Parts: sequence; C-alpha cells; structure tokens
Amino acid sequence: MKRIGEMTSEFGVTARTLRYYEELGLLSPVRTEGGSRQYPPADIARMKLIERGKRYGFSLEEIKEMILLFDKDRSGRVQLERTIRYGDEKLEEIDERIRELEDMREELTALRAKFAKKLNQTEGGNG
Amino acid sequence: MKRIGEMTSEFGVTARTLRYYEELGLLSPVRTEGGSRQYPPADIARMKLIERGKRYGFSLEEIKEMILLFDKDRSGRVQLERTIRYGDEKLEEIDERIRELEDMREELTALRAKFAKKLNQTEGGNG
DNA sequence: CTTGAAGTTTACGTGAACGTCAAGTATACA
DNA sequence: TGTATACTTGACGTTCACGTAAACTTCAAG
Repeated sequence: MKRIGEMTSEFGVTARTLRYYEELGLLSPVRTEGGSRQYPPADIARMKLIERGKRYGFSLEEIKEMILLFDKDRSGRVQLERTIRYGDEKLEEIDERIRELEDMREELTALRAKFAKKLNQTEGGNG
Repeated sequence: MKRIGEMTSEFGVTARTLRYYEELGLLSPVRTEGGSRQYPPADIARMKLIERGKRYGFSLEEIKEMILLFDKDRSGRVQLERTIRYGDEKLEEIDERIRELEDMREELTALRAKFAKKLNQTEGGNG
C-alpha cells in the first residue's frame, strides 16, 4: 500500500492527476483513519495500463473501459462471451496498430537511407 | 488541388479542423483569386501523417516537428546529420512502441485464453 | 444573372486533462 | 509535544483541439 507521494515519484505524475483519475473511477485507493489515500497493488497495475493507454492516444474514458475488461471477475456465460468478443476487437486494433507502426518504421528507414546517401555525396563538401 | 469540402469528406474531419491545422502551420493550402483554399498533394500527404500521429497520442506540435522532418529539403552537412540522428531517435521510439504493443497483445491473448477456459467450464451451467 | 451550396473571417464556447492556489488536517520524527 | 512535511478538499484557471454561430463572399449550375 503506497501513499500518494510515493505514487507521484514512481509514475512521474502529480497528486492532482492521481486524484483526478480517482474522480473518474480509474483508481480506487483506500483510506487511512485520518483520510490519507493508500494505493493498493491493483492501482499500481492500473497506473501501468493508464500510462500505456495514454501513449497510444486513448482517452481516459476508453482506458477506463479497458481497465474494467482487465479487472472484472465476469462469471456469467453471456458476460464471458461478451468480454471475449470485446477482447478480440481490441486484439484486432492492436494488430492494426502494429502493422501501421511497421509501415512507419519502413518509411523512416528508407528516409534515413536517402539522407545517408546524400550525406555521402556531400562528403568533403561544405554546409 | 482539392477544395476544403473534398478534404473534409476524404479525411473525415471538419473544415474548422483543417483551418486550425493551417493556423498551426501543419498545412499550407494556396488560394484561388477569390480566396478559397486549394490543398496541394503535399497537404494530403501531411494529413495522412497527422492522422497517424494522432492515433499514437502525439500532440499537434509534435506532429509538426515530424512533418518538418519529412518535408524539409535539408542540404547542409550538419543539417543532414542532425536529421539522421533525429530520425534514429524516432526509430527507437517506434521500436519501443512495437515491443509494448506486442506485450499487450500477449497479455490480451493470455486473458482471452483464460476467459475461454472459464467459458468451457461453465458449459451447460448458468451465470 | 440569379440562386443555392460551399467557402471566408472573426470570435466566443466547450470538453478533456490536468495546474494552481488556499486553508485546513495527518503523519513522522526529534 | 512540537513541528516540518505530507496530505486533504474545494474551487477557479489553463492549454489543447477543436465546435459553433454570425455575417459575409465565392463558386458552380441553370
């Protein structure tokens, strides 16, 4: 159980940010008798998910959905099937993103080669 | 050379968005005699870059930097070297992102398997 | 040459994701 | 038990990325 200060240094965010995430239902710290927040391991795992989600341009609302997906202990058949379908969708999205990134990678590599060649031709020249 | 209306339908954005991008220096349409915007092929390429950049959570400012990288006809030696170094950094970022996405993929797949197993155990049972 | 759709500038509005006080309370340590 | 540091709850402010409305102009078709 970590206090808010430890969380801020661990994740490089401000206390305001952690409280805001709690306000949105992304985090669920418990409280000490005095009222201070105590973040359980689950919240640390959630923060890692949030970090990643943000890097990929998801809104906090979308990230919340994902957290629910990872979190919920779904027991009903229908719920399970629904979860699996949702997960499959996310998998496809991820695959699509990987493909795109690989395309970008190729483009950048080609561009790099072009510049490197140009640099060789400029060898001994001036700026 | 496309007009703003064609651009909006092609990219699924509003005219306001295109004008905003222009305001930030991301697009550079020319004008008709009357003052209407005409988007050259270069701006279409830029829009594709913008689309991707946004999907990966980059700010428009960051995207602008990237556009400059893809755009500029750098001729000086120092400029070229700088560009190549910048490109290498971006390449590393992309690789890192691909790795992360592959991790997420694995996690999701494992989760899917877990749910599928649970679903089999629930076979014929109820919620 | 009219008419309606499409485009223009100007300017204020908005939602997301926090930043930044202020004023009071908890916690840790000598 | 004092006190420095950490934490609390408001509540208003700010930046980004546009939305939206008003008032006007240009463009394409008949």
